[in-house]
Amino acid sequence: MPCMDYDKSVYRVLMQVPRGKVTSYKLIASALGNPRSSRAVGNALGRNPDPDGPPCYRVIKSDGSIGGYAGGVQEKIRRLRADGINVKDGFVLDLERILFIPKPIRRL
DNA sequence: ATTGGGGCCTCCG
DNA sequence: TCGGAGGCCCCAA
Repeated sequence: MPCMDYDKSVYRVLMQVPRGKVTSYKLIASALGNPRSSRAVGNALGRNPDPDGPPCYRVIKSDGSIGGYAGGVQEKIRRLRADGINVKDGFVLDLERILFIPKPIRRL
């Protein structure tokens, strides 16, 4: 069995993000101690076993575009809008206003 | 908006 | 144990 400690750390950080806000892959990576591991964060989210668990849809790219989603980008956008977030042409609007910066967390 | 180069974590041979 | 490939990325041109 693979070691999923990294994944779990990612999910733990993700749980900090409240409804109506979003964060980025890079910010999560930073909260885990390495700003350069944003891509690995994406991988971890993609492995999320439960779509209704950790709110992966609240994680977007640092330029404000939507990014990927295991359930399909449309579904990601649908969930974001359900949280009251405005999405236009593949970008989240008012990013400065709704961007959440997660608190640094020690990984296991 | 595109593109190329780079770095991080995992899986697989 | 080592090496290569690839992914929900990032950033500078």
